[in-house]
Amino acid sequence: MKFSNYFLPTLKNIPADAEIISHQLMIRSGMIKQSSAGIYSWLPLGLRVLKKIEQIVREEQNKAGAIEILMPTIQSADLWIKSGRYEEYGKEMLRIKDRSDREMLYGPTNEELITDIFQSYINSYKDLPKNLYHIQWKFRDEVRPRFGIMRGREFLMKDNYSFDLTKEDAKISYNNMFKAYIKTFLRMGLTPISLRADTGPIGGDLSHEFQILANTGESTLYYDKDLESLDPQNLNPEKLQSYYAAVDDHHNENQCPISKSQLKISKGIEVGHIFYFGTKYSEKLGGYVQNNKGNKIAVHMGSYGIGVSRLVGAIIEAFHDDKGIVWPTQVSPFQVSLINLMPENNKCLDASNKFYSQLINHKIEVLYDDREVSIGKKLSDNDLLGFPYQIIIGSKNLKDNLVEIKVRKENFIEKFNPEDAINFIKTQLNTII
RNA sequence: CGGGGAGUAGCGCAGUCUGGUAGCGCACCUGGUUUGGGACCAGGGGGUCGAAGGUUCGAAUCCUUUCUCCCCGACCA
Repeated sequence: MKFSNYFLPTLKNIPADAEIISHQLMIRSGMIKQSSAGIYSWLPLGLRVLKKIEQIVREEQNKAGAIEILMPTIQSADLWIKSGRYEEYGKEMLRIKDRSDREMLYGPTNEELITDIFQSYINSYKDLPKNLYHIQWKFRDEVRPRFGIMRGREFLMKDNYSFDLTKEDAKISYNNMFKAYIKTFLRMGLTPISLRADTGPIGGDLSHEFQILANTGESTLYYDKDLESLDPQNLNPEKLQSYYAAVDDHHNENQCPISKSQLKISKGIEVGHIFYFGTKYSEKLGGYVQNNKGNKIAVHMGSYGIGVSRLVGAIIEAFHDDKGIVWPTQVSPFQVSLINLMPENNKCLDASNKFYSQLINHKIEVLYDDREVSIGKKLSDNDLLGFPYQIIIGSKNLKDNLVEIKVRKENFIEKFNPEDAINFIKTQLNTII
């Protein structure tokens, strides 16, 4: 993509409405535009990140055996009245009436709908287990939306629902998802910390929340430092759940089971939550199957959420510096910035154009900054955008047949001849999972 | 929902107290000069001052009502 053809409005001034760093950077890098409180439009660059995160989540769900569906955003109130949550959910639920005066709502979550789908088609224990998910926009009319995209009223969430015959089976599904979650966050370059959680309004008796480490996070976490170096190839959910991890409210220095040298303290942001809630919804909404003796049994359910849009902000909170965003390669909107410092210089132009087609041929995602703006503007914009690699082309180095590569994360700059530059980038990108 | 703050050009702000032709920086347009870290010079365009009502010869400024947004707290993916 050529910058001059793209729609990427970068901003020098920090918008007054944005308080936290990820919100500021998302606006300054032209990722989002606020539409009203807690509701945002996604501009091209932001959308690319959102889609990448969504895709990683999807792939890991599929690998774990979950099956993708898509349920509507607007739901009828009927099922919610049945489950008792039409009252219970309160003002956070956005209620709408259609033209026939039927009560509708913009779904804040989907337990009711999924159970209804389940009960329509699944009647036998032979069809279990099942695990269905979708990635869909939700709306919760928060009292106070804040932190930009991280706590919007409208947000994109992956949520899935498992159905099992017994509690024991449900536990297997639960642990399966637990593992998938850890893998998902690791793939995004994040450090996930799982904590046993209060079950809250969803209800149930087993629940974990997943936080990712970020210096600017809201919660303070106390955890076993082994959790910082997990091997994605070799994850044991039971073992992971046995590690010590607690938010500050629950942490007690005197009762902490691990040694001080093993204990780490850091800030975190919640990005996922999983629940086992037994037969709460299946009983109310008819989620029954027959077992091998012909008895009707309410299925054991779990639900599992990942805040996809929140992750965009959370990742920026985890990865930025004073110049801008520092994207992990896996979710970066583009992999490479190709920066032509002097577009009016024919040699630079030729070299840049050549790089551009080579990168495209190698299927490397490149944003080619071909704009006629000052050098400083160009370099600082690209630092702000924060793609992992920058290929910088200028006349001085080109005289010696050299270009610069800047690794954004390390702020490391090295000169290469053009062939080696491409190879270097290729090698670097191939080492990413 | 309790407490606090803010709405003036695309963005950031001054002007409001003390009423008298709406300003600055960035961005944008034109021309020129520059060219390895947010360039310089000259010229230019862009505003029903959030909205409605009122006071006044005259309102961004005073009064009333209202809408919106942000921050702190209680609550959450």
